[in-house]
Amino acid sequence: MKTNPFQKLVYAACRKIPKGRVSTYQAIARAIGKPKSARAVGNALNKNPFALASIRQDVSSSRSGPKIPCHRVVKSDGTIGGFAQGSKNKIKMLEKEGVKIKNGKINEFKEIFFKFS
DNA sequence: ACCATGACGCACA
DNA sequence: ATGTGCGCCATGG
Repeated sequence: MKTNPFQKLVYAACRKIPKGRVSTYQAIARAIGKPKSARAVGNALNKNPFALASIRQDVSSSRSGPKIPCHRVVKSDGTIGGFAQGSKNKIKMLEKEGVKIKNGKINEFKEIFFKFS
């Protein structure tokens, strides 16, 4: 699938989220200059779950390992949100990175929240 | 161009 | 705190 400009922006933003931290769909929406498109952002991520092969085409020139940590993107209220591979798996991956989750909510959400300034 | 969908967000009750 | 409704926006048919 050809990555359209919108997706490129979304993925670019995603890549900046450090391990062990999280961000939100809305934050990304703002970061790419479309504050109201939070929903569309999720849509974009869903389309290319890990987008390994597809994205590779676009970033192959700059990155050797084009990982898009889309599992670090959660809802604004600190809940997990959806995930193409199952939100269950999403939680697992996050915990694996050190993110604590309690009853579907991120612990210390404000603290580990990554802002795109 | 119109309609339906969906990894969202916010206001309200 | 919990559930419902409605608005938003990028896709795809």
